[in-house]
Amino acid sequence: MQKALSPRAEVLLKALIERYISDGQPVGSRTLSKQPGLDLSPATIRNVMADLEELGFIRSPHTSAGRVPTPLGYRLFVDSLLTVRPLDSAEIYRLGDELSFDGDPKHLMESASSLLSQVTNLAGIVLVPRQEESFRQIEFLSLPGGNRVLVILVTHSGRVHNRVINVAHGYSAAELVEAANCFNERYSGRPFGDVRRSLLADLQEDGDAMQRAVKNATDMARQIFADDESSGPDVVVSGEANLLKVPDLGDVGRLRRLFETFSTKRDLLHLLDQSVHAESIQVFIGGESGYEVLDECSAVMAPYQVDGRIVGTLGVIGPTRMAYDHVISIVDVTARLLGGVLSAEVR
Amino acid sequence: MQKALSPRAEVLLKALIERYISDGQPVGSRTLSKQPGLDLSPATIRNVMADLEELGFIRSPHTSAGRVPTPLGYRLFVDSLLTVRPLDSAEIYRLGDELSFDGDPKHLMESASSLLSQVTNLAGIVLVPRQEESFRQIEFLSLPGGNRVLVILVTHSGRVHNRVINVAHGYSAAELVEAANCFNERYSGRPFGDVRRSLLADLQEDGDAMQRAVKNATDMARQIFADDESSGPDVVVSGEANLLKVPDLGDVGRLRRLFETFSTKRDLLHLLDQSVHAESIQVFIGGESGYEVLDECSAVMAPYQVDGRIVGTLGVIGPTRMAYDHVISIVDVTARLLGGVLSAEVR
DNA sequence: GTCTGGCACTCTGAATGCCTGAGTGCTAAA
DNA sequence: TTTAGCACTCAGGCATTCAGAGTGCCAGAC
Repeated sequence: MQKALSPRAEVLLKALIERYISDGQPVGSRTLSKQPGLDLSPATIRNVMADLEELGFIRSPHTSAGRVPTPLGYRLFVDSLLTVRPLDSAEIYRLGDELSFDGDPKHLMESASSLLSQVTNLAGIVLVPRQEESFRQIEFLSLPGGNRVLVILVTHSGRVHNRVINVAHGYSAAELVEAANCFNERYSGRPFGDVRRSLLADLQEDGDAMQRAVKNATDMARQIFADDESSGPDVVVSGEANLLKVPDLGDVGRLRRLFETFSTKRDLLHLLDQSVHAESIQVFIGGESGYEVLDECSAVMAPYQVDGRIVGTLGVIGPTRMAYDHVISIVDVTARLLGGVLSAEVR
Repeated sequence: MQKALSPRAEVLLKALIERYISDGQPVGSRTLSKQPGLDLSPATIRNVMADLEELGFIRSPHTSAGRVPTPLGYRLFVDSLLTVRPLDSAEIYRLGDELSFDGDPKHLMESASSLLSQVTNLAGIVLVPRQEESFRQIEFLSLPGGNRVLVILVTHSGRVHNRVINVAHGYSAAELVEAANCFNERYSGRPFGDVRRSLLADLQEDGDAMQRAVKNATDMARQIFADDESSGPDVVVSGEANLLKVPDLGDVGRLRRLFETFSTKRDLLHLLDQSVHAESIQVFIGGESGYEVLDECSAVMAPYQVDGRIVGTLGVIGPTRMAYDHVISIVDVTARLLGGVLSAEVR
C-alpha cells in the first residue's frame, strides 16, 4: 500500500499543501493547474489527486469542494517535502534582542515563550523538566517571629526556590549557617532524586548518630524536597489569545477545551515529555498525540541545551494549518538562542 | 428625570433582571405576569416596562422581543434591589479548605484566584499592589563561580524576591553576612519608596564616609530596588477559559481582545487600582470602567486586609449577566478568608 | 384614576425552494 | 499518457414564507 509516491505526485501534494496553508480554502484542480511550475491540465491533476486521496494524504470535505491535506498528508509534507525557509539576519537579530537574562530563569522562560507567541502569532510554550535538575546549594534564613525559617534552594541550572517552613523551636543564625554548610558539603552536585532518597534513608538512622547540624538541616530540607517532587516540571504557555484569531479553530467548544488543557498543564506535560528525549526539532500533527483536544492542532517543539546537555524543550502550538516552513525556523533559532543565553550565564 | 421609582416598578425591575440573569432571554410581559408574587396582567406590566425603558433601566433588542436590563438597570439592581444570598456553611467550609498557605504568597494568590474561578465558573483575579510594601530583610548569598551573588529580599507581607546579580569582585561569606546585617538594621521596616530614595541619596555621599559593608550592600541593593520599581504590582488571573463557555460573550473578536487585556495586565491594573482604595465590595458594570473591551463584562472586587490594613483586592470578571447574588457572597467570603490566612501567617 | 382584555402591528428566526459556481469522475479522443 | 468534454453533485447565497412572541394603544371595567 505504501508504495513510493511518484515524483509528480509529490510535487503536486507539496503544491497543494502550500496552497492550502496560505489560503485556507480547499484546493481544486483548476487552481493548481494555474500554478506556475507544473504545467498540467486540470484533468490530469484530478487523476493524481484521486490517487493521493486513495492513499490517504488528502481528502475532500464534500463532493464539490477541492482537497485538503489529512494529518497523514501533513506528516509526509513536513518530513520529506518541506523546504524550510531560513530566517534572514534581521529576524534572528530581533529574536536575540528580546531574550535577556535578568537572573531569574523563570522570567527567561516567560520571555522566550512570549517571544515565540509574538513572532509566530501562535501560542508559545516552554518546558523545563525538573527531573533532570540537580541540587547545588541550600540556605536557611531565620525570619522574625521565632520559629519560622525561610529556606532557599538553588539548583544546578540556577533556579531558585523559596519556601517558608515552621520549625519546632528557634535556631540561632550561626546554627542555621552551620546546618546549611554541612548540608551543602554533603549533597551539592547530586541529582534531586538522590538527595530525596538519601534524606529518607537518614530518617531511618537514629538521630544521635548524626551531627546535630546535619540533623537540623535534614529535618528542614525534607519538607522542601517532599514538596518539590509533587510540583513536577514547569511549563509556561503564553499567547493563547492568538489562537482565538485563527479561523480554523472556530469552534468555541473546542477552543474552550483547548484552553483548559493549557491551564491544567498536565496533559500538555505528558505530551511534551516525548519531545524532551528527541535530539532535534519535532512536529506533532493533529490528533497523533492521542489527545483528541489537539485534533486540528499541531505542535512544533525543539529541545534546547546548556553545554551540550538537553535541559528543556520549547516551541509553539497552533492550528494544523500553519506556516511550517517559517515556524520551524523560528522555533529552531529560538531554541539555540535560549540555550546560548543559559550556557553563558550558568557556567 | 431621576424621580424615585414607584415600589411596584422596583419590584418589577428586580423580577425582570433576576429572570433575565437566570434565563439569558429577553423577558416579556407575559412571562413576568406568570411570576408568582406579583399578580398583574401582562398589559399592566407593559405599561410599567414602558416607563422603565424611558428611564433607561431596560431596553428591547428589537420590536417584538422582551426587555433586557441596561447597565444603568444593573447598577440600580446591585446597588439597591439585590438580596445577597449568603453562602451556606458547607460552601464556606469548602472555600476555606482550599486555601492553604505553603510559605509562598504567590502560590497563595494563585490558589485564591483559581478557587474563585472554579467556584464561580468565571475568571478569578487577585491583585497585590506592590506600592504598599515595606522592606523587611535582605540576604546575600554567594554563588559558586566567583562574582555572582544571589540577593534575597523579604518584604513585610512575607513575599520573597530573588535576583542574581553580577558583582565586580568576589566577596567572602562573612563579608556578605555583615553587609546584610548592616543593611537590615538600617532599613528594616521602612517602605520601599523610602529605601529607594535613601539609596539614591547615599550614592551622592562619598564612599569613604560609609562603612565598607554598608557600601557593598548598598551597591548590590540598588540593582534590586531599581528593578523592583519597574515591575509594578502583581496580578494573577485564572480560569479565563471559563469565559469561553459563557454564551453572552459569543463574539470571538471581542473574546480575543478580552484575553489580550488579561495577558498584558496593564489595563486591568489600571481599572482595579480604583478598587484598592474602596473599603468594601465593589461592582463594576459593563463599560462603566471606560474600557470598551469590558462592555458586556462586569467585575466584582473586594479588598482583603491583613491586620486591619488593606493589602490587595480580589474578585472575578464575567459577563454582565452573572449571578450577582451568589458571586458577591463568594467574593466577599474569599476576601475574608484570604485576609485571615495572611494575618495568621504574617504576624 | 388604575387596571385589563383585545386587537392590529412588527420583527426575528426557522424552514423552504431556487439558482449559481465550483469542482468532481468518467469517457473518449489525441 | 494526457487532455477535452460532459453530466453530476453539492454548498452557499438569496428571496420567500410562516409561525411565534411581544409590543403599543385603545376602550371598557372596577
